[in-house]
This record gives sequence, C-alpha cells and structure tokens, in this order.
Amino acid sequence: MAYWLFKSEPDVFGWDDLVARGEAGEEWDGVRNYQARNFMRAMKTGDLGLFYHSNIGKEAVGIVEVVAEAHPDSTADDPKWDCVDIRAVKPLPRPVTLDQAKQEPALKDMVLVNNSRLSVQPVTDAEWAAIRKLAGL
DNA sequence: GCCAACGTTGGC
DNA sequence: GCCAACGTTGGC
Repeated sequence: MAYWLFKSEPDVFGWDDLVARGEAGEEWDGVRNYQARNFMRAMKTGDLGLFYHSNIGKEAVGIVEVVAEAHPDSTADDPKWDCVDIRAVKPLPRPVTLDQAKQEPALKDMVLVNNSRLSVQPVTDAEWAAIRKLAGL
C-alpha cells in the first residue's frame, strides 16, 4: 500500500467537490506533468492519499482513495497523458497546514515542503503517520 | 499582485 | 544536444 498527495486549487475543484462525487469518485484529469503522470501510473486501487488545497488554505484537508488505476485522460488531446480516479474517504479532523508541515521535523523532506509545484506527489509511510498525528487521526 | 522556481519549447 | 526564452504554478 502506497501513499500519495493530490493537490488542487479549492476555488477550481476542492474537497467539497470531491465529496459531492460520492463513491464513484472523480477522474483526476488535466495533469500535464510527466513526474505527476508517472506517479499516477504507479498507483494501485485502494492506495490512499492526502487531498491538499493550494493557494487558498494551503492545507491537507482530507483522505482520498484511488478507485481506478491509470487510464487515458479523457480531457487530453495526446494519448500520452494518463490519470487515475479518486474518491473522498473522510475529512481530516484537523486540517494540516503547510506551515505545520514545515515546522514538523518528521516532514522536513516531504515533497510538499520542498517542491510545492508538483501536483501529484508520493508520501512516505513515516510522513503519512506524522500527518495523521497532526490531523488528529 | 509579485516573483522565484520549475518544466517545456524551440532555435541554433 | 545545449541553452535561452517563455509559460505556469503557488507561496508570500
């Protein structure tokens, strides 16, 4: 089981929007970055991830689950772009802000802290545990 | 709204 | 194949 982080601007597509999709989830389309795409190709059904709000909030707000493995992005002209589907699992009791992550020694190497521009990122087991703790889970 | 960081593009 | 120019992202 691997852990990931999905970033989205909440005024474009936020946590509430994902929750509204229900069990079926949402195609995580629109990613046009090779690193992010490759991470999505590595995902397995049942993998969990953090849902992070960039720009507004700058905090991880919920847990998501991969419900469909990588498939062609229906919004892409070029077949080289793949994406997964994710659904909302549950909100974090206490959202974890970027500030908190920066101040937490266990998260100093987290991709989010060091390369905030990558829109789909891997999260290590240790980082996942640290985030859960900060989130009150 | 600004700007630094990063990835991509295209001319050579 | 290098690298300058450009566009985009996202924190501040």
